[in-house]
Amino acid sequence: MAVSEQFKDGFAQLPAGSFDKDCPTRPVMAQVTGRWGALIIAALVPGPMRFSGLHRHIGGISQKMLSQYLKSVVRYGLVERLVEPTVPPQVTYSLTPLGQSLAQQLCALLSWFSANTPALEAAQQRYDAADSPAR
Amino acid sequence: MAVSEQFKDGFAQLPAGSFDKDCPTRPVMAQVTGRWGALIIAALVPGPMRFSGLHRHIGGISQKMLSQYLKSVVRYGLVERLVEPTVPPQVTYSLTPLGQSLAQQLCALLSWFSANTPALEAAQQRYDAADSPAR
DNA sequence: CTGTATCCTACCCGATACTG
DNA sequence: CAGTATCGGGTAGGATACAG
Repeated sequence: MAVSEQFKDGFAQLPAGSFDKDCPTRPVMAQVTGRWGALIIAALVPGPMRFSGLHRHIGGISQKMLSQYLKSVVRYGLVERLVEPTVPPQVTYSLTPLGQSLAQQLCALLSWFSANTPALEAAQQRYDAADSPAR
Repeated sequence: MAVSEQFKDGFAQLPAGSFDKDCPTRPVMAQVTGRWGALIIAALVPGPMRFSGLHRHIGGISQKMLSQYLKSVVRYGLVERLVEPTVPPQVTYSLTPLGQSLAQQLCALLSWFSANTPALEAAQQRYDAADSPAR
């Protein structure tokens, strides 16, 4: 396997091919790490949810974006779309096994951001204060 | 701490505030999970690197974007910028402790994508074949 | 070598209105 | 309820040229 092996301890195998301009994961990454991708996946972790539920749960997202991102993640096999033939129609979204395994990574990332928000904000203030007061 | 507690096993504490429209981590997330953020952080994991090194290492990135993203991650305290007063000037970028801790999450994510590329591609083909042949 | 400045294009995304 | 269609603004991002 073409994976770098001389990395420091604690860092398992790293991308390697991820830096390739034509790496096929680039488009998927772009979607999942896009503005709403991670939040949608994360929102489905506790359990399946309906369209309107997601719309309510994820603050600030528009119907258009929700619909668009959902289509993507369904296409990638991360989320399953289940239509109940009732009237009015009910559509339930849930994580596939693949999606759940990704969700673990995403949750870890979101948790990291939550936990380190203070440090990040402090760094910004330090930077802005020290450097460009005039700009 | 305002963290949901009724989650399935295997999923530690999840965002909670991450779904808030005004969550302060949103802008940081947008940058770090932007198109180049993760790749830049990941590229610095093996060790410090110069501007030109990063430019060569990360396929497809332009000088403008590299410069712009670097400024962001430095501002967030994730990366340190070290200028050697030589001529021509040499600028070395390296991960701060904060950046290294983030890098672990990011590497895990990149690794996940590398490992699951086949599954993702298969899902796409299945989706495209089953659904919209005419489009 | 390490950037910055400028121009320009594409598309991300939101608001609104409409369909089934 | 669960979307799609359309319009339009803002900005991400690339190419090029230039500066320190």
